[in-house]
Amino acid sequence: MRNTRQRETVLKVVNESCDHPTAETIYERTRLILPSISLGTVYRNLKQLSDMGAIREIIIANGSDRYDKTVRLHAHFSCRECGEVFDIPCEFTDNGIGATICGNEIENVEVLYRGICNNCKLK
Amino acid sequence: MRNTRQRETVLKVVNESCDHPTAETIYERTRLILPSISLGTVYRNLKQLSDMGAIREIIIANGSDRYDKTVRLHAHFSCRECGEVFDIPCEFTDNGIGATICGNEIENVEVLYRGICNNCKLK
DNA sequence: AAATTATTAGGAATTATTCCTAAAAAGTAT
DNA sequence: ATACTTTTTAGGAATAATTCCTAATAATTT
Repeated sequence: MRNTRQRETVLKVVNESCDHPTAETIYERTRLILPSISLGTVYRNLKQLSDMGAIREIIIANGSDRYDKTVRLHAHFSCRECGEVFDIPCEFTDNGIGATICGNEIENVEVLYRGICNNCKLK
Repeated sequence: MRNTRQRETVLKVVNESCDHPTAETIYERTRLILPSISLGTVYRNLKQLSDMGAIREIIIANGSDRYDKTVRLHAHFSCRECGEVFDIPCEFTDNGIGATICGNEIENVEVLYRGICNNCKLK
């Protein structure tokens, strides 16, 4: 894994994002710093950074994957109205990694709540 | 929602599946009974049946969505080696529907374990 | 049975993502 | 630093899963 400007910038962008941006959004934000970066490079680096545990990939469906600077396991809430994704504190995921469930070896736990977020409910 | 042969057959196929088939697999199984059904119809009916709560859609990513006859909330385990999806009993999801978390109204909870399944570990 | 409305088959379109290739950049050895 | 090797990149093509479109058909209501 080499230390390219592109990879550093993608990581920086994710680390400085306070939301859960999609690859496309990360691409836009990265282009502000590195205008010639390509979308393919963003995808490739997001995958590499996820694989090495530097960032976290969140799979939501009904749209694109999201990325999260917070690697520590925690739950997410996805609003079916606005599509926004929020962090949710969750003790459930804190243990279990490395353990076995029904004979299967756990490497990761994803907890996703779906529903209507507070903002959309008030509207 | 009308009572078509296609919708009934898709539902029957899901209900008689003991695995977690993809839309494509459900399409193949349904064609054994209704050879002229189209893939689009299978997708449309799977979505309608999920929306009305007759079946459950499981979002895994790295591939296609899966469908599950078991509507009651439970966790799933997805093997990164063989791609297989297994049911996992889980008390975590049993309550919470209708409740509010950080102001957001929960309609659904998905718990997905990822890792290596027992079969693949032994190989 | 006729009229109305929903659903279908089939294929085109869309979306998100991955793959491909020659050129450029990064790291290593001289 | 310079030459060499390997990795990464930009840009665009390809792929995969799913949704959308339309005229024809089937289901339901009158």
